[in-house]
Amino acid sequence: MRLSKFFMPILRDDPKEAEIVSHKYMLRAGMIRQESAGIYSWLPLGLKVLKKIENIVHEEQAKTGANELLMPTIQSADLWRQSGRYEDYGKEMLRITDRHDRDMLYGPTNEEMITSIFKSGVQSYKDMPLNLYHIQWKFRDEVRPRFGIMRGREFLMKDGYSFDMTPQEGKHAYNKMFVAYLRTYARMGLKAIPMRADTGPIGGDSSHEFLILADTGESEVFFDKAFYDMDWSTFEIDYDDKQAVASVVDDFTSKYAAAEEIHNQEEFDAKVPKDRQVSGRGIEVGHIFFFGTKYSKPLGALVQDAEGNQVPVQSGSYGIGVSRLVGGIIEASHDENGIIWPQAVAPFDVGIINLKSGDAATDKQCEQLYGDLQAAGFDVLYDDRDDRAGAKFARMDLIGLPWAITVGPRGVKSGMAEVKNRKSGEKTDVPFSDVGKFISQ
RNA sequence: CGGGGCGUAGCGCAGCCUGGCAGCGCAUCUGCUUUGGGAGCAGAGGGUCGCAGGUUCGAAUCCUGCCGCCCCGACCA
Repeated sequence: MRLSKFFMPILRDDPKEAEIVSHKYMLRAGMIRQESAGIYSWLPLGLKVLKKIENIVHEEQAKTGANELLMPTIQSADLWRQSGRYEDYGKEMLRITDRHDRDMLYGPTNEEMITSIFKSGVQSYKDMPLNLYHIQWKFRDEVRPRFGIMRGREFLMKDGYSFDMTPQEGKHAYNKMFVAYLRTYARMGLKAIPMRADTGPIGGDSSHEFLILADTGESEVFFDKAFYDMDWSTFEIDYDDKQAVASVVDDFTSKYAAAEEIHNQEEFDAKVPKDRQVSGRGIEVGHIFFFGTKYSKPLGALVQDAEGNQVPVQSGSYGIGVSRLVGGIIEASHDENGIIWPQAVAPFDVGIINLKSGDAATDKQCEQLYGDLQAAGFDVLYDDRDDRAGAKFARMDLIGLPWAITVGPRGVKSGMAEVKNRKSGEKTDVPFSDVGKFISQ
């Protein structure tokens, strides 16, 4: 993409409403635009990141055998009246009336609908187990939306639901998601620590929240330093191997980690030596629950087992805050000059800075490099605008692409591009023909 | 929901108290000079001063009502 043709409205000053770094940088880099309290438009740069995150979620879900579907944002109130939650949900639910005076709502979650879909499609144990998920916009009419997309009213969420015949199988489904979530976050360059969570009003047997550490996190967290030394990204796993999956879960859950609501200092002291106790602030980017039959019984989600009995299914639900992750990643990875995108979620792989647009030799060299890198499979943002060097460097740092390649008359003469690693800040002179190879390493 | 604050050009703000041509910086456009970390000079464009009503010869400014937004707290994925 040529910057001259890319809609990326950069702001030089911090918008006054932005308090935390991710909100500031997202507005300044032209990733989002606020439309209303807690409601945002996603501009091209922001949307590219959002899509990258979605893709990683899809890929990791696919490995577990989960099925993607797509449910509507608007739901009928009838469905919610049946579960009794229409009244219970309160003012957080946005209620709408259609032209026929029917009560509708903008879905804050999809348990009712997915259960209805499940019931209409599955009657036998032969169709089990099943995991259905989608990535869809949700609306919860928060009392006080804030921090940009971190606590918006409209937000993009992956929500998945598992259905199994026995508690053991249900627990395995839960464990699979536990591991899949670890892998999903790890691919985004995040260490999302699974913390035992309060099941709260939802109830159920088992629940974990995944929190990434950042000073601006909304909750205080306490955990064992040992998490820092764990293997977060490399484990390959056979999801059908119940033992292997369970042992990864055990490995993580055996170490102390809790958010403040559930934190118990006595237990913390008993399980973790003082010098390994760590506390900090965290951002919740995922939450998983295993319910057993808590919902399937009242909702009548029954299937026939091999003996012909109607039995309630074992269910669980699994959520990832997809849009929140965009902000969460920025909170976890930035410096005073801007965002530092982890490779896997960067809006572009690499940026080319033409230091002297209009200079025939420099333009030609940039065009050549731009074409070569694209041919090599890189998604390239080519800054071909006629701005001063300083402005271009500042802009490239702000949007935080992993690599920035500077091409100027000096380099054209010597045959070298200056390749800068955004994260380390390290600059290396590389012959133009070797740039692709260099940044692949 | 309680408390505090703010709505004036794309962004950041001044002007309001004490009514009298709607301004400044950045950004944008044109020209010239520049060009390896947010250039200089000269010029230009861009506004229902959040909305509605009132007071007044005259309202961004005073009064009333409404709307929107932000921050702190409580609450919450």
